[in-house]
Amino acid sequence: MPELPEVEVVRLGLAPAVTDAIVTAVDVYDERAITRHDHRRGSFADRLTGRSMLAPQRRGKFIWIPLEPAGRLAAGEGRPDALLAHLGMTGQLLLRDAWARPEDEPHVRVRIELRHPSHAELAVFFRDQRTFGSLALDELVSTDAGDAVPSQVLHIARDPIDPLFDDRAFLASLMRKNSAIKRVLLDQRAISGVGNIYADEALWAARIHPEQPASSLSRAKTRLLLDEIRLVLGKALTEGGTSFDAQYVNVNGQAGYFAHSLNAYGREGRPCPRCGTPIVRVSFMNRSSHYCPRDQRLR
DNA sequence: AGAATGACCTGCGCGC
DNA sequence: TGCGCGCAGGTCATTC
Repeated sequence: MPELPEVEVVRLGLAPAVTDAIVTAVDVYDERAITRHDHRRGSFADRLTGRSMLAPQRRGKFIWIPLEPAGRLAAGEGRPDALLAHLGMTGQLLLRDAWARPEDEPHVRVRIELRHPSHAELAVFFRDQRTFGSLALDELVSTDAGDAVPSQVLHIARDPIDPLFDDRAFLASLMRKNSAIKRVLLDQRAISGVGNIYADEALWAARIHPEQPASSLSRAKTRLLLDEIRLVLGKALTEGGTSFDAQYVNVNGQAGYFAHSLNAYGREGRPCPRCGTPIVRVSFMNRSSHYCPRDQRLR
């Protein structure tokens, strides 16, 4: 579920709690919660326990906490790595008191206990109803630009609020793709962080039909679309993300407010806020697209 | 290379 | 009340 704004809210909430913390215990209650972990390099819990955390990072919908190099004295053990998380559709990272019991709430798949130099002991609970999300320990790999990302994130494009996102290259790539524009927006190799909600919202704002071939858009239209993507992501972030139910919450369990600001997504049959025409919902890529049939014409 | 499909899961609301 | 169906913020592997 969570898209860039929701994941960023989680990252910001984790930062003060986990940065400089030491992992004192790791409990995995459901192995499906660590399907991204490569067991050939050692068990998730064993490798994480005792490690020291640095400031959490994010690219698109992936979030990771780099770890202080472990066993610097042990030859071959010093490769930089990170605790990687993808929330999938229903994953949550929640801060809990150290004494809180995982069995007292549903779907707690992993518990990570932390000791911190400047605040009380606490635990991070990874909750996930549908188990599409996953944690892993993953090796950090340097990019061409000099930053480091987990190996599983290498194929993910930079997101549009990354200072190193290349606007010109992205706009040029749109010109070369004959795929439907929404398909391109959802392809995390082209631009990351945009999911079904914000794709529909940005396309509504830019008055582009979701199935319009990317290459058929004018330069001005693609420019407008990128601007609208940034606007909607930024606004959602300041409002704490989009929550329809209890599935998306921040690290303290609180919902975001952006659902009240949606113009197209989830508004089938309700009037377009711009022109009053009922919003339609169509099936596309095994999910739903919402758009205004009057403002967003296929050309 | 791009497109289509299915797999991975649980839970909710709806109509019957 | 209970059952089956469709639907849900995502990613990845496999096929054509």
